[in-house]
Amino acid sequence: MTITIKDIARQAGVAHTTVSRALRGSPLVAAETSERIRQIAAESGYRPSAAARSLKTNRSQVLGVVVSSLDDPFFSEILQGIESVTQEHGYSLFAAASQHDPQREQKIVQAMLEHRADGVIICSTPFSAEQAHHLLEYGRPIVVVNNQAAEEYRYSIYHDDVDGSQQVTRHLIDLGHRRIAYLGNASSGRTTLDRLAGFQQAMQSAGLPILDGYLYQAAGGGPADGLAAAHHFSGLMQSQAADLERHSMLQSASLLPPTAVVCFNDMLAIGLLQGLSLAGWRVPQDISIAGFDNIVFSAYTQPPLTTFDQPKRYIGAEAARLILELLQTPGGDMARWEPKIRLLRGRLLPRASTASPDPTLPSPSQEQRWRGG
Amino acid sequence: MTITIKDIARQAGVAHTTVSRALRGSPLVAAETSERIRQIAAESGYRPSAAARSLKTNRSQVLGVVVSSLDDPFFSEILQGIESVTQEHGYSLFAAASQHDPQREQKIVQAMLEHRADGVIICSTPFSAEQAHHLLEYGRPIVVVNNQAAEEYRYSIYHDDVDGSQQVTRHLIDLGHRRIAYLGNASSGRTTLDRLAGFQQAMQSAGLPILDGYLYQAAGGGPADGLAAAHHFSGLMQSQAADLERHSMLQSASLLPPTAVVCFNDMLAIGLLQGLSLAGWRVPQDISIAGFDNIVFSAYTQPPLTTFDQPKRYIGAEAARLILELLQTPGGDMARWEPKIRLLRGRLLPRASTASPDPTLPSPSQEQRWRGG
DNA sequence: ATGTCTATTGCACACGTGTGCAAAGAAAGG
DNA sequence: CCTTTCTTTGCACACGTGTGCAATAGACAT
Repeated sequence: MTITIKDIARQAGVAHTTVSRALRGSPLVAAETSERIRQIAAESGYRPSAAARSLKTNRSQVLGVVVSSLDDPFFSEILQGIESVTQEHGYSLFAAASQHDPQREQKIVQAMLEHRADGVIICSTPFSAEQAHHLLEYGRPIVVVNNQAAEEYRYSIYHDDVDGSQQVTRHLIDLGHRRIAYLGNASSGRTTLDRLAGFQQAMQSAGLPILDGYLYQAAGGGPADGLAAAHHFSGLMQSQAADLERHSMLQSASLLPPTAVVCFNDMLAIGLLQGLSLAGWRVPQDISIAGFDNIVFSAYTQPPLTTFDQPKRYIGAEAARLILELLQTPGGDMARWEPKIRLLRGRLLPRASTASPDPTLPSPSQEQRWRGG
Repeated sequence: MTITIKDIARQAGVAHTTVSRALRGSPLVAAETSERIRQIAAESGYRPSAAARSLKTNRSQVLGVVVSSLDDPFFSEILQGIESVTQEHGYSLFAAASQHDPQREQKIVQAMLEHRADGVIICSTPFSAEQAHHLLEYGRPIVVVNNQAAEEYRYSIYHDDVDGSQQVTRHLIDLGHRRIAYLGNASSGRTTLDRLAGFQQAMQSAGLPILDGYLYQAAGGGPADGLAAAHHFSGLMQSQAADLERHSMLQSASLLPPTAVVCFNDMLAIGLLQGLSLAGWRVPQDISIAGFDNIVFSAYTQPPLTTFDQPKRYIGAEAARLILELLQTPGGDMARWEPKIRLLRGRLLPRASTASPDPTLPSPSQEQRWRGG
């Protein structure tokens, strides 16, 4: 049925071992013989069995990628970056989505171990340490991308989210905003913390307080979550606007609506933008909104979204290159390889969703009267 | 190093073949023995070698998926649908992006053949018949999703794009539109043709002409292509508006701007929406825009996009189920299996980007004076 | 001619798993 | 007690490939 090197050997009148050598390009076989064998192999449509080779060489030429969801526009772009590099180097890609489900995670790791993937790239933000341990125990190198616990892994590529989040926040501050809120995503592990930290640090170093209710954590990181969060901010703005009106007669302003919102990512920002627009708020006139990641669609909202351009494809490509490099190093004890952590930085991408706050709104000089968060 | 059934056999005091049987759940082994073996296997963290098993059984438990791009929001959702089903059934997924590049396609097919993927799902719209032939020749069943030449393949899942496109067009006609343009995507094979055909049929059966310049094919199917196409339609509208003004004094209107545009997909529509908005046109007051696919972000544009909801995840899941079903059937001659083509239908999703045309625009009674396309 | 070296090839075995067949033991039936 | 049948286990071999080692033959020097 399927033809093997033995078939070719028979046809060429040599031993199958000579065929094996010829096709692998070994110098141990005469040029003439080699040529003849290659000829026959090509004509017969011979396809070497990866299984047999893998069994013998302990190399599967397969890399695993774990991602939380395959249809996440952020991860899928990273995935594409990984794929383009691995394909170029003759490795195949094993893609699996954990869906934030420990049981699926477990099955994925099991499958990758059984297939003896040469290495695994983990993009899934929350990934159980236990499963990772299983992989390492089996000698499979792991490269982690933007993970919650980059320090726990020896090899990782990650984006400096703290810096990025700071830049975004500072951008708003530079525009003149003083009352800036933050819309987070509770379920993204390390990234959750880093971006929030960046926001808080930028606010603090500018001497700005984070007011009550200005920190809101959505349950997920999709546009629907952003839309839902709009209710929170919208309510906040309305009640505070009402408060403001009431109190303005008393020359006091203990509650004020935010003039800008920094979002955990673009998808949340897009949902929020939609929600606030529906509620009648104008962006950026009434409120500025900034996202993070620069997913493709962030450029096509109305108004286009100010965001932080994370080099997603490049991050994926770097992760792939790193793991390929690890596979080059002459085996030995994996634990003795030196750790390698690569920190990448993106750039701020100011677009039309952020602008200076309306000067007719309460002036910054009143700041000290607001309640701190 | 890595532990095998022989190690377990030694520890259990049996032959490795008994271990093999026990772990595979063969009834040929005593319950007690079986239990003991499973115990040891679990404790020792034994992972069966997929390579060895594949070699022996001719089953790799691997399915291949070819897609044109992994970060396409449409395909990645289908991919997620596929993955969720295959994972549930213990199959692993080999994902690869062809990028419309024949050479990559060739490498992908090569890799999948070498890994002896049990079956392949092709979502990449343009896929070389030659490569497909290689797969079939090797006995690998192929299931095709929304492909250009569904009839050429024995197994396919596809969406009734003709019907969908008709529905979208009719929706606009029902709203009162008479001058409707079409923004296509030249590079999507079968889908390109079907959606255009649906548009044309709906127009024809309503007795409406397709005017000169109203059919525009973009080079690709991304938002950037839609944005670029906006120049075309915007120019069309301006020049025609100018023409209209000139001619209105003569009570004639040989050239009129479209009041609606049907787009090949949501991404083009989103780009077009952006472009026309930038050019100062209001949607849907000045012009209605409809997309196709119902990608996540189509709900978050301003205004939200009227589109056709294609059940992407379901399509992917069905494709996976179909190929798994094929793998169940007792081998034999693949050519004798009966073909199976599954046609799915989505539903129209009217949103705010389409509305009745402005009644102050030229009335439908003037239709017969327009130049036909 | 003999010995040495090199180039080329084949043999034997291994990788980890699964299966047909025989063997051994136990149970059942006479 | 013997024969038959069933249950349980082991042996031998196969899947397709790669590699250490020996074998052969030719080239070259002595």
